[in-house]
Amino acid sequence: MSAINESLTILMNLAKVQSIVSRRFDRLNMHGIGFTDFMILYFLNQSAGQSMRRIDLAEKAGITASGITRTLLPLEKIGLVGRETNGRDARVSYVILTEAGKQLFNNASGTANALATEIISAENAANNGMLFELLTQLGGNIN
Amino acid sequence: MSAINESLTILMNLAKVQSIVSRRFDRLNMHGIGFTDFMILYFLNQSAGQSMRRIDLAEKAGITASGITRTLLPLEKIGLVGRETNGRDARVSYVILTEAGKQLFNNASGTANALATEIISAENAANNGMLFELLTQLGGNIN
DNA sequence: GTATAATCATTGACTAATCAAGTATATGTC
DNA sequence: GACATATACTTGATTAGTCAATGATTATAC
Repeated sequence: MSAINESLTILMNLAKVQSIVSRRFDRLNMHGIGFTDFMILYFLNQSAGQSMRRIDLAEKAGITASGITRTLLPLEKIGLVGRETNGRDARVSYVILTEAGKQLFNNASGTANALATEIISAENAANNGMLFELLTQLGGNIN
Repeated sequence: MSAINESLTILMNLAKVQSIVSRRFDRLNMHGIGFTDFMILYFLNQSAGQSMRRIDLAEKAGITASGITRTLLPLEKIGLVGRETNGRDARVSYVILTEAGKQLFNNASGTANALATEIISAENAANNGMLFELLTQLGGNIN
């Protein structure tokens, strides 16, 4: 009884680490946006035409369809992202990265990189490569 | 510009994976409790005397002091944990695992183990060991 | 021993998400 | 071409936490 296997221990550690990390990021109050917001700007910036379907953004960030609606609302309000419809499919609405959003992302990424490096010490670069691989395996490639 | 380093990529992947994993666990509606609740019962069960200070529980789970207050409230209400004061230090209040809490934990751990194993395929046990090590390094030992 | 600082826990106000249900549109089947 | 099913997105109600402030107690410094 109460025999917790290694997989479950890993997932509990994952939960703990993520909780600590996201709190540290949100505490930065990185240019007024949170970590999830930052990820969204990142995905948009990476994408062709700086534009993605809302559902694809949600999938990439690991949140739900309703989650993306709720998350984008304030970003739209402050003008970091815009909205565009699809002529072929009226169900779809694209999210586009505005110039302001792009600029904020470029500024914020410096701060974010620095904190990430502080958290994941660069000492053990080999291990980091492995960690990256494993998380990618679990979550699908994020790039 | 927009040069995201490996550390930050790792943290974004971490966020995504954790989001997906916790949603899967919560969706189980594991005997009426969520994943954080499960972790708390686990820590209590592990501890000497099935009893811990609230602040230590919070630290171990990676949440804040107010978070533990809020999380424990419903668990107390349904009788999975109880409360005890410390004669020597009136600031402290201990959380104790009740018999009901112990029983529920024992039942839930089967379900949780199974899902964890499903998520983290046992195929690559060596990698899992590494992942465990790395997360432990990042979050402090969870055992 | 008194003042100051630190620790433990809680509360009010808030945010970031969830799910379940609903709306609108598109696609496949017959 | 009508009907059933699937997809994209939004909304209402709810939950799980956060932070900042506060209360209560204990420890430290002088």
